[in-house]
Amino acid sequence: MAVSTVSTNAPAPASAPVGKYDTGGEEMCPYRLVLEHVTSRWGVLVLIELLDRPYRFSELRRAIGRVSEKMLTQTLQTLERDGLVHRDAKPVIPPRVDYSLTDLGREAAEQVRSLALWTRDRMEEVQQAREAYDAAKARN
Amino acid sequence: MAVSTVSTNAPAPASAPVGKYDTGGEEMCPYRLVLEHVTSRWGVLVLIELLDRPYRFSELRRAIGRVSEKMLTQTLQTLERDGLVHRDAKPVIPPRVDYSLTDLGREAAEQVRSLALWTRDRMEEVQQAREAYDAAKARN
DNA sequence: CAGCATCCCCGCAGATACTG
DNA sequence: CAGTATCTGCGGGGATGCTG
Repeated sequence: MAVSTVSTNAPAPASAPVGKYDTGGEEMCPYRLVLEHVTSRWGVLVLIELLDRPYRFSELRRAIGRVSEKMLTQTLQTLERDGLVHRDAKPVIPPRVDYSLTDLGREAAEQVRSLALWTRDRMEEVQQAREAYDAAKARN
Repeated sequence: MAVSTVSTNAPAPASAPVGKYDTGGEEMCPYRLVLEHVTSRWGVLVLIELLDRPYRFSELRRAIGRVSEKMLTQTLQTLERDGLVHRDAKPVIPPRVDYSLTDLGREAAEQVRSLALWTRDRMEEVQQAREAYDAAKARN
């Protein structure tokens, strides 16, 4: 499938300090970056949650559980920048910001969700495989 | 979709020092762990490559590129333990070990690949979204 | 409430060296 | 060749504090 890591020898990381959430600063094929955003620890969960409905920031935080505010912010920003998540900040006090999926994001989210569901459904088999593996190991 | 992180308050991490590649030592719903294995940086690439055909260790290393030997080993072990990858060590000298997908692994790999392909196909839109985002940012 | 800035720690992951 | 074992760094990510 050709997922080479090297790809173009980009002349410069001259662009904006994309800095945050860049999982692997070296050069690699650009789509791999997006893939990593989508499959990232919190990215996965955010996408899945947003598939149900729009969420406010802290709603999302509670829904996912165990995300630091910082990571959630970072994740949302990355996904927003990639055009997967839409951020709607109402100019009211106290601030209210709603996050939702774009059309693009919905496509990604659906795939991610189906992978998550698959995983959940196959847990039993995985569990058995693990026991077999561990047993075989222990036998040494 | 209920992807709560807390899940069961497992009485003990008493089990084997699963240690390696455990992404998040605290308690969380077990299937999330498998999902993280599958969507992990190298897990994704390994699964995709193996979808084509079985690979030997260093073949795989070259095919993926930029994986340290150590991470590849860890990834393969994790996936093997989860029953997604089959390890076939021929008792010859020099050693020869072939890695391939199990049926379970193939199911996972296909989903991962389709996600990867989707990402690749949507790069253009993502790129545009990014430019729009960055432009809007800069305007402040 | 949303989110930025800072500080800081732990563990992922790379590099290196050694073994069967 | 296919791993293990050990050391180390550096950055992911949590905690805390402050602003609009």
